[in-house]
Amino acid sequence: MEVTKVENQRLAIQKKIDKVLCSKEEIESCCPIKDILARFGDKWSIYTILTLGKEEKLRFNELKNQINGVSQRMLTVTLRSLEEDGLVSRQVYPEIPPRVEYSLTPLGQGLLLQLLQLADWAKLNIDQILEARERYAKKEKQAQLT
Amino acid sequence: MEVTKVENQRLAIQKKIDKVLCSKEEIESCCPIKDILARFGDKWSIYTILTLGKEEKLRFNELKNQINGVSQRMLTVTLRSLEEDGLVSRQVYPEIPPRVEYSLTPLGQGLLLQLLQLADWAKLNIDQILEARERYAKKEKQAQLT
DNA sequence: TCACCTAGTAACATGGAAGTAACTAAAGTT
DNA sequence: AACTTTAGTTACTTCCATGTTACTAGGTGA
Repeated sequence: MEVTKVENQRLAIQKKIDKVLCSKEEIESCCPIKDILARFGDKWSIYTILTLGKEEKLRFNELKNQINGVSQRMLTVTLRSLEEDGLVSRQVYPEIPPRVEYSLTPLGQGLLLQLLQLADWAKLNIDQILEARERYAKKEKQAQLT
Repeated sequence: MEVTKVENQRLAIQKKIDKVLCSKEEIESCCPIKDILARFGDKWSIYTILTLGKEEKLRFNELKNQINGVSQRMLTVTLRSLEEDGLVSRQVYPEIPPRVEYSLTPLGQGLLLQLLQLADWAKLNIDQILEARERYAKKEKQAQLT
């Protein structure tokens, strides 16, 4: 009984993977998971989403000051691509000096929740990963000595 | 009552974000979420994990054939970095010709589950994102006409 | 008159990821 | 003697994300 339960779980996972893994033609173009993950492959998108998640509304320079180390250009580029995907909204007030407010859209907030779930897993398991890296480094050293 | 509920939820999220966002010194070195996400920033890691998730054990060339478009070099590089992080295990059988079997470690299987959750969200929301992109492209076009 | 403010853009430099192609070991097959 | 197989490695090139610097408009305050 227990065995079939585990086996069923395994089959369910395989089914899910099949749905996620796209056909050979789609692999470059539309695979949703790949597309979503590409959002975080870059250096600043996560920080931007997390920072906006904390504060509801932020102006350009407020964001820039809260995201440590980001340059003007990279923040602009990051915000544009997030806006393009409908994750961040951009409100321009045509005053002088100009004022622009950025905030997460509902879609962006949904993604934020997913990110936080992943972050929970990451925090729980980061130690195991760091240990694995150390073990690997040691093995490498030994292999080089031969 | 409803208002305070929503407000509490918001505070809980802010707390979580604070924990995820590292201090200024840590931002480059140890931020776990950044570290985990860096695993998928590259082109082939997800496909490798998903493919291994489907099949339990696979040899180098079996993997290469199932992951459409990957070169020998990139598969090697990807597998090494996944092995380094303890997500994939590598079993060498010293025969001739050599045989090497790759499989997910328990850690890697845990990550796979997280990935599949994210994939579910991605599938639910990919249409909204694609719509947003179209809207953005239209806006861009109009702006260029002026 | 001059510097300063915001929210950027333009031009250019750079490093690392990705890709390509050739090469390897060691034994078995023809 | 030459060819095949497996699981890579080495050397080289290409490309893109990232980063740096300078520049902009249009008004404000000294």
